[in-house]
Amino acid sequence: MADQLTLGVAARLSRYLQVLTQAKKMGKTSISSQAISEYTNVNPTQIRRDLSGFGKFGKRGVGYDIDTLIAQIRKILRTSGQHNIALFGAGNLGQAIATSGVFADHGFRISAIFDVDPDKVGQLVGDLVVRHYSELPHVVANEGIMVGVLAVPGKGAQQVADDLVAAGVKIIFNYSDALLSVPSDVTVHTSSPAVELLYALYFYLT
Amino acid sequence: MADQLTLGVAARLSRYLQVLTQAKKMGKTSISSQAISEYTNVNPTQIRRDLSGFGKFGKRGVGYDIDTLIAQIRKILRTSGQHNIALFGAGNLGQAIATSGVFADHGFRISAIFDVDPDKVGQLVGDLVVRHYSELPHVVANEGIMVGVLAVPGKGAQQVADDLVAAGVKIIFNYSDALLSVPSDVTVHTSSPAVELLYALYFYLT
DNA sequence: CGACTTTGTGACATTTCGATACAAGCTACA
DNA sequence: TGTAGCTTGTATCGAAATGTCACAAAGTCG
Repeated sequence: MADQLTLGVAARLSRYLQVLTQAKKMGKTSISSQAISEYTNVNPTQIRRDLSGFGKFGKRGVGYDIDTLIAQIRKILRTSGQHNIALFGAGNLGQAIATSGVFADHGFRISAIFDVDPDKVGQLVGDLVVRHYSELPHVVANEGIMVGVLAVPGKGAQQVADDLVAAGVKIIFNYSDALLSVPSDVTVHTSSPAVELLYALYFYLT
Repeated sequence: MADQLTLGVAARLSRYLQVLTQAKKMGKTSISSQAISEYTNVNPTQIRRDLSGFGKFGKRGVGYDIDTLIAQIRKILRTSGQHNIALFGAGNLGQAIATSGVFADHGFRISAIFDVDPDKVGQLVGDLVVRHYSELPHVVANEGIMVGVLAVPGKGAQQVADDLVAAGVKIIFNYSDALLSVPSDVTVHTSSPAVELLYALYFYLT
């Protein structure tokens, strides 16, 4: 017990969390390690071992209570509670993100949406008014923004990243196709659906 | 050499591919294992070993030619050439995907876009006309669709998945928040930005 | 030519993962 | 009540993957 939380374990826990959240949406209240395994391609024994390292969350003969397990995993990952994020770009992608609820389900609150296009500034997206990009430093400081999400064209991405770094944001989630240069204490995660798809394709071919 | 291509190696190669594609877009023509390492958090030695298992692609003192390496990795992953995909849902997310070029960069051609909303059917998204969902079986058969991309609300996702499976599609890329049930010979990849973000957050906290 | 960079590769310790096995605990149902 | 059937929690063992150090070979640059 009290195993070390390695990056590998953390990665798997995140994937369990995804399945658990989806299963909850479908009305399920408990789930077995076997069932999680089918959706994640992780060995059931491995799943149980990952979890039992931090406590006894399951009920024998039944499985895991979904609500409890979600709460426990988020506690283990130290990502409980609300996190404020700022979204850059109010185009199709930005609007899709803002209205999807996919972040809200995991404790991320979109606190602000920025754009530079005068036609978009002032418009309503979801329940937020699009702000002008120049308000970035002010908003980050006042609203405790922890994460910047970039849904902007590749050309402008580095500029936004630089400004976010200057404002003290340490986590950037990049949907653009730009390669971002940031100081080493800043974490950049680039979302790359096509690459994931290539991997899925390889996975299928195997 | 001629190492085995394990899933772990394939996953890393996919990530190298992402960085290479981005670097190419930024005008670079060659890159070192050290540089790739900085963007992927993979050990430079590991990168060189992953690559050297399949041939000698680099030049000592210089690094790897980006175009060559992209072609080689795609050959290794057996994902060279064009793959036709069908997109479901012409909402914000669907439009974002269709117009972003993110799939085109990796050899995926969006061959058709479907929706059920009469207001959207017939409209132009990118350079494709949105078709009615009922054309699915016909289009899949005639255009050699290999992958279905689901940008639909969670409620409708399972139905689309079922119809895709019935039409013979074996790879489904799921942007919805539904848990999809499919036969075991079908690969489902669910994109989950919020979960990736949670993992990035944990990564940062470490 | 000489300094410097970077690949390709070997060797080895460490960590991680997969597979198997099984007792203990829970449910369901007769 | 009692028995059959699941599922968890956990141990153990071997196989596989990974990190680290080291270094020769091959290229660039002044």
